[in-house]
Amino acid sequence: MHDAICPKFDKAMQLISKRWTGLIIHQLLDGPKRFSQLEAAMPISGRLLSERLKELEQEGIVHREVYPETPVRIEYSLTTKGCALGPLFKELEHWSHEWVTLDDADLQENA
Amino acid sequence: MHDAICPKFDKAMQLISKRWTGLIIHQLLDGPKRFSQLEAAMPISGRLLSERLKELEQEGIVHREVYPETPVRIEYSLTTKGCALGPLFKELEHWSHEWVTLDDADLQENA
DNA sequence: GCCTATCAGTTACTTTATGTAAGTTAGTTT
DNA sequence: AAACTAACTTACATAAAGTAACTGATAGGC
Repeated sequence: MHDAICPKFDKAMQLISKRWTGLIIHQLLDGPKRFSQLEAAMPISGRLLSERLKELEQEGIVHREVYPETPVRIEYSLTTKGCALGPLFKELEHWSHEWVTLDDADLQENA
Repeated sequence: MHDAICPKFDKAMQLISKRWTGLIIHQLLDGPKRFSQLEAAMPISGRLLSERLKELEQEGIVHREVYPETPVRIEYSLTTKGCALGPLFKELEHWSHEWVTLDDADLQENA
């Protein structure tokens, strides 16, 4: 009844419409980042960042590399599949600059 | 500390990364639709469909038109701002066809 | 008048996801 | 051995989403 939708598109939508995944990928499009850098770059908690990174790793979008230095360094980067999302985020950036208007409530959040 | 992100982009991200909004807009890119058509087109409940449509109307993305026929007909369509999201969804479609692979779990959902 | 049907929702209630804060592990420095 | 660091975990509270039954306006049939 309600599944004339392409399952691949549907899965892609579920992926990016999950809270934080979009912002995490957007951050990583800028280059590899460590856990603490991602945590500092947006108001996400360690718990969810950890959860999302695992999910994205499972989906083959994010790569996790362990450098056994001291203290240990772990870098997260985008795979080819992840990088392929670049144009999508460029589009979102473009749309947001052209159409999004900020109201009082939005400005409060960044106070 | 964690808000070097453009607030407009941030708001756009919040919008499309809210559950169902993406699919609703994608449906409406196809042309105006009634409440019951949207409800039938995806596995969303009336409660959330109603909530999301109100939010999207407030954001100026969706337009609600009442036709006082009998029984009443109400059509939801995209505004110019909403239509401007077309290319973004084209990108997502493109990426999903190129990169998304379906595993057992995904196939179960459509059973 | 009364019962039934349609469309577009709404209400009440349950389950799942997210937010918050404190704790853990492994190695290092003091 | 106490304290510090990075990268997580765990436990618990709150918010969002899911489910199903119900409402209101209007019309048609009996």
